[in-house]
Amino acid sequence: MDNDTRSTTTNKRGRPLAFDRDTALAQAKHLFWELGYEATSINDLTQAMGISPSSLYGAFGNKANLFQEVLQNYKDSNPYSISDFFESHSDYRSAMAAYLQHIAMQLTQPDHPLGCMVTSATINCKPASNEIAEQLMQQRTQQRTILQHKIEKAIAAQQLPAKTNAGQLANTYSALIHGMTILARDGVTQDELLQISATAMQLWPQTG
Amino acid sequence: MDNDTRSTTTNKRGRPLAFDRDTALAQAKHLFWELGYEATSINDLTQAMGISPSSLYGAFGNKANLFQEVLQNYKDSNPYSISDFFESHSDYRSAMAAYLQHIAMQLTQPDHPLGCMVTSATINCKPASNEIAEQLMQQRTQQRTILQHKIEKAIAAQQLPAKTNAGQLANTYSALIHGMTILARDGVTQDELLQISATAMQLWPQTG
DNA sequence: TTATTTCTGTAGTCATCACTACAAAATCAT
DNA sequence: ATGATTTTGTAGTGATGACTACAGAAATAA
Repeated sequence: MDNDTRSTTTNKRGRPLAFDRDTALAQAKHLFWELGYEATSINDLTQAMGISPSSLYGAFGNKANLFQEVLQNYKDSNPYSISDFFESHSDYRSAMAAYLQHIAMQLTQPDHPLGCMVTSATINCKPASNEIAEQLMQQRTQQRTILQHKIEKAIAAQQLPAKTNAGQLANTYSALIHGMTILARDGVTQDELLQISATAMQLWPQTG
Repeated sequence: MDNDTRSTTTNKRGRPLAFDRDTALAQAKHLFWELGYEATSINDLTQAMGISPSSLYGAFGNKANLFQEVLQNYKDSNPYSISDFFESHSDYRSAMAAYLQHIAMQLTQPDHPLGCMVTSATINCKPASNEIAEQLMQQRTQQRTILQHKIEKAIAAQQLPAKTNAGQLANTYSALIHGMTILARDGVTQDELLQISATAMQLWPQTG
């Protein structure tokens, strides 16, 4: 077997890193989240991370690669996914309500930038960054598909009318969720977003 | 009275413009709409408009000013506003439905970029462009307020229950509309957006 | 100690950014 | 014609973009 993988914590050869990698990554995430991928410059990043360009490139490769790590960290650090809610609630309706509530909370947490980074980080970018923009687009599409699957399961469990159009309903909730990111960034408060989440449950079809 | 205003069409002194100003503006609008404010470079613009930098600056001042003209043109060239729908429909419910339908159509018209420029042009930008970003934010806030006023009028006309929370409902529809811009840019089709518009009418409270 | 490995700081690379100086060209007024 | 006015093309400006070369510093391994 190849022994090429770098040990994550106990590599002792050579000069040690003069900064905490996770802390630096968190600071990079904060910037990318707030300004987006292209509007965040290497200079901004080195300032915020408190390291020099050579350290940044030594530790993270390049800007695109740093963003990949930030994105992974972003997804990992979000404690709840759609599936978590649909697994921890007995009925699908309350799972959806809890999920929407959770999103309203998350989009307006005071300890990080407003809105969802996956939704907002690559809205405006040049063709040169198309790869990253498409990656985030696929993330959004995937989330939409997952939501659709949950709705399909709710139909199968007879918790939604058989005639319910799962794709249509998933698209509508997805639009609402993406729009909440815009509103959060525009300064709409957490309470108001929670109201939107509550209102959105009017979209959930009645059974019988 | 000062005679300082430039005559729009019949100014004959000096060398005439070698390009059609409106056509050039339309091409600039296309680019800003597609890429956003900062991701669109002067070089991109001169290429698309078919003019040299000196011509661009001579005719439009600077990038920020060109965007102002593009924004004004964008607003003017949209044939229907919220108010148009609420004035041309006898009942508020069908006005709202028609408005949402119109938006789904507009966001996916094949003759211009996808989505709404006001929503998407300044999502990612550096602090240096804060003025323009805030201007677009105010546009969005204003649209939200207008929608709220229409809903309040619907309540006053007893076409919505008296207990209806106008702000909450306007926020919910606004989120949905902004989210539709994201979905449109992600490749969701016009038919699917129209389905979302139809589904969204489930949010309109029943009277009585 | 000496060699090896890895990181850091400085100072640079070249490309692109918004923008401009300037002279020639094209029109009108006289 | 001549001059006044405005636009045009060319060729720049300085600032900033992502990124790197390289020498020295800091650790381990022998």
